[in-house]
Amino acid sequence: MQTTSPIVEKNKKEKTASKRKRQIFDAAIHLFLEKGVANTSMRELAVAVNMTTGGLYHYVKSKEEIVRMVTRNAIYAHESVKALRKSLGDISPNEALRACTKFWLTLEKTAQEQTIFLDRERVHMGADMQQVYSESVRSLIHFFESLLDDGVKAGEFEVDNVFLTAFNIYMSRIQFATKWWLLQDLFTAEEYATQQTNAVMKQILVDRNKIS
Amino acid sequence: MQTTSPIVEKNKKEKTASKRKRQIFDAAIHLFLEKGVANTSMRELAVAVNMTTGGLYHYVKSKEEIVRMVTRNAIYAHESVKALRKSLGDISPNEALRACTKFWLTLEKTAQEQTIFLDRERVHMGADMQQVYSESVRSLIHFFESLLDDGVKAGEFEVDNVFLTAFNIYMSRIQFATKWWLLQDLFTAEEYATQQTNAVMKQILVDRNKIS
DNA sequence: GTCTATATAAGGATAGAC
DNA sequence: GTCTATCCTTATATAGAC
Repeated sequence: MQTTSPIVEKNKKEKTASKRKRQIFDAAIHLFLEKGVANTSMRELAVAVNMTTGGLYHYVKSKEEIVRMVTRNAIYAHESVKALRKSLGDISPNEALRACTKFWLTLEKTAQEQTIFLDRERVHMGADMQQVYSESVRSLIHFFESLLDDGVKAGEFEVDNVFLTAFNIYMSRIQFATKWWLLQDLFTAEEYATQQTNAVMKQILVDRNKIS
Repeated sequence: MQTTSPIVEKNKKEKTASKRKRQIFDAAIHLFLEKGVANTSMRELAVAVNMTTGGLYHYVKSKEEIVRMVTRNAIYAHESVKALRKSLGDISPNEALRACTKFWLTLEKTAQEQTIFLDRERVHMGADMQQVYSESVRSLIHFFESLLDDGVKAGEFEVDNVFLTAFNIYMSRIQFATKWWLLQDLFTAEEYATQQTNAVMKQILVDRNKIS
């Protein structure tokens, strides 16, 4: 006769527990996006995951904790762009910038929703999270600046204002996420990314034949 | 002996009443911006104008009414750009686009705050106001499209994607307003407007010598 | 026209049964 | 681990005194 060991038991519970937490997390992002953080109640969130508030509080400490979770997670999108650059290794500044810009502009839908969340709900974050968020934004813009600098040094780019150009690349994505309601009838995410990327490259490339 | 006529009396009251309402309106914009609509209570708003909630409700019917007032007012900023174009009369497409872009990018601070409000608090508007807002945005973008078209026809501009360029002009301002916390140490509003305007013109002008 | 007091509703969070 | 019941706080909005 076989009995399940206590450790396996514990792991099992932890697995379903983290599954539940994940479920709550996903539902929270969805509701926060649709109605805003302040307009989403814990009761609603509980209903969305087929629980009652009492049950919900078994998994999360407070509403604020959820906001923190979502915020932290959203910031990973920023890091993934830098990770891509590293994985690409030794390529030309032209190709590097194009690849990273395109990647940043086509991050999948979940990440897109998180971008909106960050951008819009800054006012509902605690002071500490606002700080973390700001740093993350600055860091990503700085990353694009360095890509631009590389190209300038290599003689491939000609850029009037490096910061502003980097800022605009960063913002192209935010624009798409926050103005989705306006753009969805006109572009797919893919088309938007392609065209904005081209617009950027056209602005800075010394040799315009390299656009393709 | 002179007595004030009833009509003068009435006008006087209406004047102070509308002054009060204006005061409430200004305070509301300020608070909504800083803390978001949902996080701003009528009590707070009352305190901000040195009243109690009871007094406040003498002037406004509901919180929703205030949001509607602010929304409607914010939309005037869009109209003022079109009005400028008309007032300029018969000038070259190049000059017209430059003037309107610059104007749109430098609208004074109050209008700037209202832009943030609209962009961020869309989720707190009623369905009807969301509709009005969307229309107004589309209309302004369309206005920039027509300016671009004029230039293309006149052979002054060369534009790959007219809508996207118009959209980016529109968004340059929203960017500045919503990312003010990021940009304020780097640009004055004036500098930002100048540089973004130049970036746009550089992208589309056939004859680049016409930039400055 | 402004205040105090209060009705009424909703939200976050907890205690304790099962 | 989930539910019911409930506490406490805060919010919108109104009634009526002054």
